[in-house]
Amino acid sequence: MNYIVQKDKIIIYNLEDFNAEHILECGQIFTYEKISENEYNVLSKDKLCKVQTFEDRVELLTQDTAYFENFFDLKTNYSAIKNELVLLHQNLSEVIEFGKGIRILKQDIFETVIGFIISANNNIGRIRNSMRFLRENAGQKMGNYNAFPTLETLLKFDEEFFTKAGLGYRAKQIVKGLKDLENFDFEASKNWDTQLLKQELLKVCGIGSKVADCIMLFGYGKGDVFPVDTWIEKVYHDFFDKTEKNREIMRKVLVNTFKNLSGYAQQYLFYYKRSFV
DNA sequence: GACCAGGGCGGCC
DNA sequence: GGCCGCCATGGT
Repeated sequence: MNYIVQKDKIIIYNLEDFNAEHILECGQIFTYEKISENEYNVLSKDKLCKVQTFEDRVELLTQDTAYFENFFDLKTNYSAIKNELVLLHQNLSEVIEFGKGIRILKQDIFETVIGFIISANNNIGRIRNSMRFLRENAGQKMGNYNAFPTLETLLKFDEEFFTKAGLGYRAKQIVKGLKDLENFDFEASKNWDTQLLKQELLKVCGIGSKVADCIMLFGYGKGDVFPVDTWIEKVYHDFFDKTEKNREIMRKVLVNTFKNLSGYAQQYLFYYKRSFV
């Protein structure tokens, strides 16, 4: 990756592997705002990063360059990943070309947990609205924006608050889920392998197989997971088996096909399918 | 007015 | 263990 880090700015010159629209609108993150055609605000925890796209470069403007250098996964070679993926399945070439600027973000784990609990049987627009509501009504003020609330803060709110946030029937779930998270060792979990991590995540109310896979991919950076949602189900019917209806079976076949690059393959496929219908 | 959205839970067998 | 109906809400 060709980029330089300055005091409060990162400048990226390799636009083949970095496209702000691909990265932010591919469904992995719910906490960003589009400011104009070439500008996004990306929010993570208590931090803000402006993403400005120019003809020959992208500039990341932030007070915490180290945090967002990791957040945007700038040290990973996505050209190499894409070259490997096209060898694993014949349809990946066209799919990757469409979303070639995607990168898998390394998001805050707690924020990812909350976002994907809300995501169940929901759509991305409504998820973003709910996450914005939580930030603006429970998060600490940081000047001209709010931080995402901590677990300790969200534990103080009741079901009615989450209903107002637009969670619908998930309001009851998340109140229980937050209590479950009190017993979840976030620090230690970073060292767990995929199998143990999933087993522990599944103990939290609101987290099932697919949501756990998303948390492991977008929060923990696990490559050997393949979240299967309604869009991936459509892809599976197009590219693998038209009649399969069991998502767990799809997940196993897909992980077996893409191995430790499963998460990347999933994201290119998701973005492609959701864009074209 | 049915169908869909980055599914999960609880009850039933 | 697997299967199935139900679950709020807003947009087509």
